Amino acid sequence: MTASRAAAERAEALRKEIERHSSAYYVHDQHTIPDAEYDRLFRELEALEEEYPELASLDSPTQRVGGKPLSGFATIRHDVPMGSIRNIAYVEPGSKANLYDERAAIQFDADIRKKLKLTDRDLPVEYTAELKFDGLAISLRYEQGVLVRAATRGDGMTGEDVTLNARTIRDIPLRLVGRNIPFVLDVRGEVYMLWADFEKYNTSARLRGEDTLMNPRNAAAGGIRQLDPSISARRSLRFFAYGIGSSQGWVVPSNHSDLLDALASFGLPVSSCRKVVVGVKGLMSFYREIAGKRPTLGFDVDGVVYKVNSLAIQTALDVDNTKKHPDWAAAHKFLPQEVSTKVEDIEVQVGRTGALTPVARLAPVIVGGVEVSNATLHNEDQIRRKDIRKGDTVIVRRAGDVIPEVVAVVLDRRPPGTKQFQMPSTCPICGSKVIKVVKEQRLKTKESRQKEEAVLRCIGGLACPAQAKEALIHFASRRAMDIDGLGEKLIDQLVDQGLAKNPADLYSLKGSELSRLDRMGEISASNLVKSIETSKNSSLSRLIFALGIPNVGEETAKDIVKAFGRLDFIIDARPEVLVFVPNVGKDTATPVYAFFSDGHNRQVVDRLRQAGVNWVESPITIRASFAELIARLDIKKIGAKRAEQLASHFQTISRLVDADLSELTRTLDSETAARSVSEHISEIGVRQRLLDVEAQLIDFGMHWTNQPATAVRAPGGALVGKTLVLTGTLSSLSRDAAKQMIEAAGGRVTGSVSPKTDYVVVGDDPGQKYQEALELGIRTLSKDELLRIVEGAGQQTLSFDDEH
DNA sequence: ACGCCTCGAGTTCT
DNA sequence: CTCGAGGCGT
Repeated sequence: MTASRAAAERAEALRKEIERHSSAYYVHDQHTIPDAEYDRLFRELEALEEEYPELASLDSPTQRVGGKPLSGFATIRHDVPMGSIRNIAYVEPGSKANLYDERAAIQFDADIRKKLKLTDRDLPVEYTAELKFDGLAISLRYEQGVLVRAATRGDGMTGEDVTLNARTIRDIPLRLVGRNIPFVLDVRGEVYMLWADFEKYNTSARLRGEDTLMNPRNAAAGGIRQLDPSISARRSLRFFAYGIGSSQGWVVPSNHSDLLDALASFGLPVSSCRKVVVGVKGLMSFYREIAGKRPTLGFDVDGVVYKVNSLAIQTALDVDNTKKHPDWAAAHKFLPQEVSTKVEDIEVQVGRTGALTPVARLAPVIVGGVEVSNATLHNEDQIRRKDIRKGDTVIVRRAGDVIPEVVAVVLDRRPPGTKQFQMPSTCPICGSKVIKVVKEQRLKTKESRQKEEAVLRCIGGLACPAQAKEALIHFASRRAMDIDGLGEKLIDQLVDQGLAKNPADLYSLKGSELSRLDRMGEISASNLVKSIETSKNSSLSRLIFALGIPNVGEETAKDIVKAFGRLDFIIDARPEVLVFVPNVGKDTATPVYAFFSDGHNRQVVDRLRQAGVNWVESPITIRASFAELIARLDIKKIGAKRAEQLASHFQTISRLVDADLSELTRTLDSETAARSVSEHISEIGVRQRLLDVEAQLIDFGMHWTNQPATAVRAPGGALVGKTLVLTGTLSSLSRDAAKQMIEAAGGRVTGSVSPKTDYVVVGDDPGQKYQEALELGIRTLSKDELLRIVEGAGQQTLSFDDEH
C-alpha cells in the first residue's frame, strides 16, 4: 500500500506539532497541551506510521522515548536500554473517543493469553500490579553496593549523568544494605515529589518572589536535571524503585514481585501499593482500588502498571524485542482529568442577587468520567486574566473533583478574528443597567478609599425575570422553605406564564391552574398545593433565610430570629438595633433594613403573613446596651470608655441628645470630646434617628442596661459549647440530620477544621478535613460514638428548645 | 490595623 | 468545595 499524499502531509504535520510540544515540555518545563491530547497526537502518528511504514522516518518522535538531553550534562549509555511501557486504552467500538476505563485490562489480558497460546481452559496468568508514578524515570548504578552513577532515561539508549543530584535525594541509599548484594546492580525507578513538598516549595518561592513550579511532575523532572545540585536538593525529591536493568553477581529472582522484595531488602524504597494478582479480575480490581485511593496517596499517580509476574514468561513474550515496548507489561492510565475542548460560546447568567456570571458553553467532553459542557468563568477579571474568548480551545479540569474549571487557553489553537470578551452593559435578561457595587473601605487614611466589588450586578431586582426565578428557587429550596416538588423547571413555567412572580404568589396558587402546566397532572398538582401548605409550618428562621436578603444566610437568619423572636420586630428593626444581634454588623444590618423598607418587599411579606406564613411569637433574648450604642456611632474622640461615661451619666438617649455643651464637658472631662459629641448630634437627622432608635428599643421591650449583653440561655445537652466538624458520609444519617442532632445537644457544626474545633466526626471516605484533624491533634469521633454521646446525655436535650 | 474564624454565595452533574 | 468577605478579638 502506498501512502497517500494526504497521509504523508498529516504525518509531517503531526511530527512538527509533537516536536514542538515535547520540546516545550521537556526542554523548557512548559505545559502547552494536556497530556491526553498529546497522547492522542502521538497515537495518531504511530497508527499512520504503522499503516504506511515508508512514512516512518528515523527522526520521527515515535522513534524516541524521552526528551532530548539538555546540554551541560555528561551523557551516559545505558547497558540495558530504558524502554517505556505501552499505554493501553479501551476503544468503544464505533466511537473515536478513548475511554480509558477498566475494560482496557480485558484487552491486555486477552493479548497476553493469545501470545502465550493459552485457551480458556488454562489457568489465569499471574501479574504484578503496581502504581504508575508520575515523575521522571532514572537509573541508579550500584557497584559492590555503592551508588556510583545515576542517569536519566534520556532517549532510552543514552541519558544524562545526574549522579550529584541523585545523591541529594534522601530516599536513594548511597550504599545498599542486607545480604547477598549483587556485584553490579542497575536499579530502575521514578523520581517524584510529594504534594506536600510541592506546596511547601511554591509557598516559599512565592515569598521570595521566585517563579513557582507548575506541577509536581515538572518539579521533579526539572529538579533532577538542574546543573546545580543545591537547587535540586531544595526540592525535596523522592524516589521509588520498580525494576532493574543489568545486574551481575547474584541470582535474579524468578518473578517480578520477588525482585521488588529483594530491592526493598537492599534498603531501596519500593512502594507498598503493589499486589500479585491473578487474571483479568485481579487487574481490574487493583485498578479500581487505586483509582479510589488516589486522592489519599500524597503524590501523583497517573495510572497503574501491569506486568507478567514470571520473568521466564516475560522473556518468552520478549522474543521479538525489536519493538519499542515490551509485550508483557502495560500502563493502564486513569481517566484524564485535564482535557481540551472548544469554547462554543460565552453566555452571561444572572443569579439571585443579580450577579452577572459568565459561563463557557463547551463542546461536550469527558473529564474524569463525566461529560462536561458548561464551566463557570466566575467574573470579568477571571476571563481577562486568562483571556478566554469565544472560539478558543481551552484546557478543562474538574477542580476539587467536582466543578469543572477552565485552566488555560491553548493559544496556538486560537482561530483568527477572535475578540476579547466584553461583559454586557445591560442585563441580558431584563435589560436593566448593570453596575459594580462600590464598597466603602473604612480606612484610617484621609481619603476613605473606595473599592469596587469584583462582580457586576443587574439593578432590576425582582422585576428581572432571572432574579425573580432564582429568588423563588431559593425560597422553595430544601434548606429554606423546603417546598417539595417545586423545582427549577416548574418555577420557569410559573414565572413565564405569569402565575407567580414572588413567594407570596405561591400561596394563592390553585390546583386547577397548576394542572394545566406541562408535565403536571392533577395528582402532582394537588401534591404541590399540599407541600406549599405544609411549608407554612416550617420555622421563622427558615422564612428569614428564604427571603434571600443579601448577607443573610442560614446562620445569620437563626441569630436574628433568636434575638427578636417575632417577625414584626424584624420587619421594623432599624439598623442601629439590628447590630445588637450577635454576628450582625453594619454590612448585614443595612441590607436587612433596606429589604424591609422596600415597599414591594414589604407587600410580599405582608401577604405571606396573611396567607398564614407566620409563627408563634416569642420574647426577645438580647439586651441592648446604651454604652455600646453610643460607641457604635463612630463619633470622633469617643471610644468605648467615654461611651461608658456618657451612658452612665445620661441613662437615656432623650437626655443625651438634649444635653448642653457644659454638661457634656463635665461628663467627659474634655471640651474637645464634648464638642465632637454635640457636633455629631446636631448633624441633620441624627437627633431624630437616635430618638427613633430609643423608641423602638422600648417598643420591643428591650432592657436598657449598661451591663454588656448577657447570654440568656444556657441550654443543657452533652455538647454544650463544643464545636464539631463533619467529614465523609455518615451512613444512614444525613448531614443535615447530624447537624440538627448536634445543635439540639448544644453543639455547633462548622465547615472547616481549626484549632478551635473540639471534635471531628469522621464518616466513610473522609475528605482532607480528616487529615487536618490528625495534624492538629483534634479528637475524632465515629458516627456511633457521636450517637452515643448525644443519646447518652438523655432526655433533657430534647425539650430544651422551647423556653420562649 | 491585622489576622483568625466562619459564613455566604455560586456552581456542575447524576 | 472553594473563594471572598463580614464579624470580632487582639
